[in-house]
This record gives sequence, structure tokens and C-alpha cells, in this order.
Amino acid sequence: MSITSDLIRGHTDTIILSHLLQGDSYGYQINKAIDQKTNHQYELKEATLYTAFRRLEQAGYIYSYWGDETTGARRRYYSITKEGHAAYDRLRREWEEAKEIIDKLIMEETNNGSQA
Amino acid sequence: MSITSDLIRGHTDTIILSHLLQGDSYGYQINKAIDQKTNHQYELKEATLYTAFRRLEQAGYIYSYWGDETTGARRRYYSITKEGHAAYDRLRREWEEAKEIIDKLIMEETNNGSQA
DNA sequence: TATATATACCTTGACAGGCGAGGTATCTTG
DNA sequence: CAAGATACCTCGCCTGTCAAGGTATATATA
Repeated sequence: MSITSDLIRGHTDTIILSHLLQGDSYGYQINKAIDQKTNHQYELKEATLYTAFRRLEQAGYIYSYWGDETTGARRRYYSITKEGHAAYDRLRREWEEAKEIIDKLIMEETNNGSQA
Repeated sequence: MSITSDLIRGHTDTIILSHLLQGDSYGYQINKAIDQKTNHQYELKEATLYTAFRRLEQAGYIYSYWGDETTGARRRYYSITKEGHAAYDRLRREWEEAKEIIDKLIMEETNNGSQA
């Protein structure tokens, strides 16, 4: 079973920033890494990925430069900025909070505990 | 700090179904309950809530009926169906999976462990 | 040589869910 | 009588996802 679009939404940026924390990388590579890390359960669609790059670059969280490959297709590398790092920290905290809140709201609580 | 729209997205249905597992309820009540359960950190906007009711009813996951209040504003009650219960189970499983996957993807792993 | 596949990039337009803003009606309280 | 709580609803915008389409290079294979 794979994860749905609506559960993906809002995490794309965090995932990309997280990946870039470990060093500069490029679109195709990031996509492949996610695919492998999750055993094909989560797949960032290309359109989504490149949309996210534009968004993140616009926000100043990443910047890009062309690689100097002498062979093969050209690659556009992305690098995380200081602001991007701060954004990652914030998004990660938000995720931790969201997890707790959502858990609290969707878990069954048939037994309303406080009985004598 | 409160949770953002994009993290909310996709959980609205699950939250509503979850609430209805504990008995029939109506919009205003559900909203209040969520607000209190989460200490105002998560707030379902009315427009979102009623949109979700339409969606869930259309899908056959809930059905509605007017309450017989003799005083005060009228209330439209919602009840979860068997299909709704099944949908809840599925959504909950999806959430559990999504949590793991997202955690795997956004957690820092600066130390790549496998060194001697 | 031609074709397929992998690598690598990108854009356009549709779609769906969240929500701001606005509306209605009832009841209670100052 | 005005204000605020209760209780419902809709319209239209915004934003992120993604299907579909496109470009170019390198390699393997028939």
C-alpha cells in the first residue's frame, strides 16, 4: 500500500530540506533516494518535486547551480541555506506536534476511562 | 502554535469519523469537542467541516437526520454507517503507515551509523 | 542503424481540499 | 434592543499534487 496525495501534502518541503541537510543533491537523485528509503511506498512525482524546488528557492531556503558533468545529462544541484535549515527545524517541530494532535483526535477511546 | 492547513489536509474525514464512532453528533458539537481536546491547537473551520460532511455523506460513510429540538437552533445529526466504520479502519491504518514513512524521511541521520 | 531504456531536466492545466467571507435563524443575557 | 452564543449553510479563492506532455544525452541491444 502506498501513501496518498493528501497525506503527502505539506511534507514535501520538509523531506527535500531533510535530504539536503546531508549534502547537495539534484532532483533525480533525491527522487530515487526517497523511493529506495521507503521501499516504493512513498513516491514524489516529478511535477511535485520540481514545483517544490521552485517554491523553496523562491523562499530562500535552497539555492541551485548547474553541475559540471562532462558526460551524461546535465544536473541542477540544490543546496540548503541557513534559512532553509531554520525552516527545516521549524517544520520538523510542527510535524512532531501534528502527530500528537492527530493521534489524539483519531484514536478510538471507546473506554472513557474515568469510571470507578 | 497551531497546526497548518497542509498538515490538516487528509485527516479531516478521519477525525470526523472517529468522533462519530462514539455516537451520533452534530457539527457545532464536533467542532467544540476538537477544539477542547486539543487545547485550541487544532481547529476545524466551519467551511471545512460542512464540506467534509457532504463528502462523507455522498460516499455513504455517514448519514444525517434533523434533531427534534423543541427549543434552540435546529441541529443536523450525523451517524456513521458500516461502510464509514470500514473507511475509518482503513484511514487509521494509512495514518499509522504514513507516520512511519514520513518519520523515516524527515529525521536527521547525520551519523551514518555503520562505521567500524 | 534503429530502438529502447535509463538518466536528467522542465511546464501546463486540471483537480481537490481548506477556508475567508458572507449569510440565515433561534435563544439568552445585559 | 443589542450582543453574543448556538447552529446551520454556500460561494469563490488559494495552494499543493500530479497526469500528461515535452527536451536532451548516453548506453545497450536487436
